[in-house]
Amino acid sequence: MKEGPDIAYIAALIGDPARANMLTALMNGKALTATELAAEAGVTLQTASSHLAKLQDGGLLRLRRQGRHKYFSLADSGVAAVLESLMGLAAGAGHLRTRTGPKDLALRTARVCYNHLAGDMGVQVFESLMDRKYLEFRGDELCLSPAGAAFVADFGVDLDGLARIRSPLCRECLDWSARRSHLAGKLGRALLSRFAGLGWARVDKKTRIVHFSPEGEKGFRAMFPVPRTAPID
Amino acid sequence: MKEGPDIAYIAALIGDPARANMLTALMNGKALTATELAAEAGVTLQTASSHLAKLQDGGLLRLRRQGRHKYFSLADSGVAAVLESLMGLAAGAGHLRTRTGPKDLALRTARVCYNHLAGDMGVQVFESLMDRKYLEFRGDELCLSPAGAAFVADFGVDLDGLARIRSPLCRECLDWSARRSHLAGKLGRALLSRFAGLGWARVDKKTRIVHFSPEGEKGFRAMFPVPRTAPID
DNA sequence: CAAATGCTTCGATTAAGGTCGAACTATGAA
DNA sequence: TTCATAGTTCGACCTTAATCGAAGCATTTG
Repeated sequence: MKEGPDIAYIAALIGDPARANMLTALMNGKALTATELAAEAGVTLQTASSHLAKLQDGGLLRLRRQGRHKYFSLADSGVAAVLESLMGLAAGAGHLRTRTGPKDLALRTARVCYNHLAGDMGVQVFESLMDRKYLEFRGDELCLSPAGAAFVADFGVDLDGLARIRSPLCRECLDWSARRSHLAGKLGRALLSRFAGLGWARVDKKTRIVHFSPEGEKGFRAMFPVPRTAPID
Repeated sequence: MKEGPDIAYIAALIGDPARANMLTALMNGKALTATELAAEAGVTLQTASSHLAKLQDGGLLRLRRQGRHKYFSLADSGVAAVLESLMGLAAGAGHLRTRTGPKDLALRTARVCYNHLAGDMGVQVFESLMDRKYLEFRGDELCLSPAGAAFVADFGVDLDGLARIRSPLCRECLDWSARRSHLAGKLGRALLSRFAGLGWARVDKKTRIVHFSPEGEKGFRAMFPVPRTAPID
């Protein structure tokens, strides 16, 4: 019999409530210190220290030292993808930790997932781009078409700059609130930062909610219209 | 303070080595019995039973009862997606375990399941009858249509005799080699016995293999042609 | 009917690991 | 230097749950 596969090891790491809280807190893409993460998880500092060491050993966290601080962040977007899909499963099975509230609605509408836009508006970006054939699948890979490249360049995204970073340009990420995909990868990140740069939206780092201004919402609707016919799920 | 889905609960379910083994064994889409899953996980049957109950409570597994067997399969593609992304994270060694079902090709082709025909040829009977609307679902129940009754009567099955026995005439039975359904119930039993009566096939009681004669195979293909388009699973 | 098979429940044991108090190290500031 | 802050290590407690033997159901077979 094979030894316990690594999948159990990783899942067990996420499976502790305190660690799961820490990881969820890091889903906004920002790095947090050990003390901050201890507060997020609701445990003492020494307990948090032990958890963080385990998460780092498991390769789920990346560490940056700055003076006497230790800043932790998710190791990569793959970790974020796992967390996001886990949220989808848990939400679908009805395992919500708290009742739904107004904050929940805002989270469902627009939130930060790692470093890109998620929620209904994130899904809308993805589907709008897919509908116009700006994004397309080539085999398993999600690609930006020439027309799509022109579109995002015109929108103000520096594609040449992105090309220098060696990680996937476009990636699909499963949304836990809507059960559709939204756009992740370098392009997803660039689009969110462009929304911020245009003054369309600002990110509440605490709650992960993305607040759109009235003008921002208007511009967003113009640039990313919903497809006429809703795609079959 | 905490909002969002309870990912720790789901992750902890996957985080136990025995359960992770079971889930990975189900990744090929086939349904397995509790006993088979116990062997996959390397635990005793009673331990497996406890694990399976937990996985089912967590909404990760779907159950189909089949006589005294319980066939478990992944609840939906979302579960598979989580498992796959977890495997991606556990980057190291690509543990791709391909556990096959029946060891013998003959068993996979045609065998006795209780008292009716199973294996590829059993599936073929079922799908051929469904395709011609000889069998149809009314709600959850599988029924023989009037045209179907005429067909099987013409084939030499004594339907009046079957009507006297008080058990379902048609039943769906999950095939353990193909993941499709084949025909069980009184009609399934009657068809197999008709095959034997016609000299088309004989049953090896020891191995459960059903051996078709060349003429039998020819007649079988004529009576139960494969549907032109394979049904989507 | 009795025997066999597939699975569940009960109970006791045992191992793992999450938790925090207290003491310790390391960095930075006055 | 001394003090303060950030984080780690140690040790002890304690909850959780994984495990299997044995007995109990449920279904099918003969």
